[in-house]
Amino acid sequence: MFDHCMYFNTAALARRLEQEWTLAFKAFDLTPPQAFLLRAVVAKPGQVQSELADALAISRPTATRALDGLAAKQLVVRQTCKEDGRQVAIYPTPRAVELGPALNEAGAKATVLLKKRLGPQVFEELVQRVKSVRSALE
Amino acid sequence: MFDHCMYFNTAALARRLEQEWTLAFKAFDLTPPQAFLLRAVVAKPGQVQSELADALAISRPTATRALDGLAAKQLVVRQTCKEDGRQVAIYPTPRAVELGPALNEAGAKATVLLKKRLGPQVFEELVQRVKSVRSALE
DNA sequence: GTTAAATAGTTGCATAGCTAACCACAGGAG
DNA sequence: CTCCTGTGGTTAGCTATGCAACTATTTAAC
Repeated sequence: MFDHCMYFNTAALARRLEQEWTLAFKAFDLTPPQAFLLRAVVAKPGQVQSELADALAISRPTATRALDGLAAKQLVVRQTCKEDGRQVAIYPTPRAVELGPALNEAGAKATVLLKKRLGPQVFEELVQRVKSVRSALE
Repeated sequence: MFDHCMYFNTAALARRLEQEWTLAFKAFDLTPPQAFLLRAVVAKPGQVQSELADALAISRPTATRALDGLAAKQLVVRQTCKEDGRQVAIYPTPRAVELGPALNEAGAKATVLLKKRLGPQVFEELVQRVKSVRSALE
């Protein structure tokens, strides 16, 4: 019915993919958004919240709440910047740092599985195009 | 950072597209999910809820609530099936039927705008691939 | 130097989505 | 007929998300 609609199809695919990645991170008791955010924090400790929001392509309020969640799980800590008292830098806790590699692997595994299911060609072509449309819409 | 990740990029694009389509349906005081659901109802009155959920690629609970919303706005009515008392058929109200063509046009307009922005080639190739990946994952 | 404008984060409010669990009806097994 | 199973819809509870509005801090203006 909405075959030709980019919004409809993309949103539906995103929901479907969320299910796959939910499985991937279930063992860590993290949802996909939480896991991705945490991976970003571990990859580059000390990023300010707005940088993280940007990196994850979410709004600042959403970042605030996602970080609340990770802080509640003792996976990140907030620290007000000395230079600019408005900004809050985010650091992973030792436990989060330990978790880091496993999280990255879990993500990589989900990707490999999906690539196998779809064929590498189809997979790469889609990702490449999604990225390019995303950047065209910035 | 998550450049190669299909989930991440697709979800981000879906969020971005939702903003575009939100504008498209704002004049009707409908969100994109509401508008798409209503379009499906108007296009084929009398569909049962599970059919609608399928058509929109959402779960049945989500369909229930979306229909609650449309019913509250007096755009659809529920009617229990005579043959099978478990099923509920959904009909558009006269106002919804009137609205139908304008909704379809608004959707078409959003598509045209986006196609212009991205170039028809890029647009079509993405949609085509998203659809094909969606169906591969069913 | 005090005030105004801008920026970072948070909070309030609303929508959409899912899974799990539940209820009600339908249909078959005996 | 009665019970058991399956199916359609709903409810409960949770997460993610955004916009608008608020707070606090910084920076620019004068």
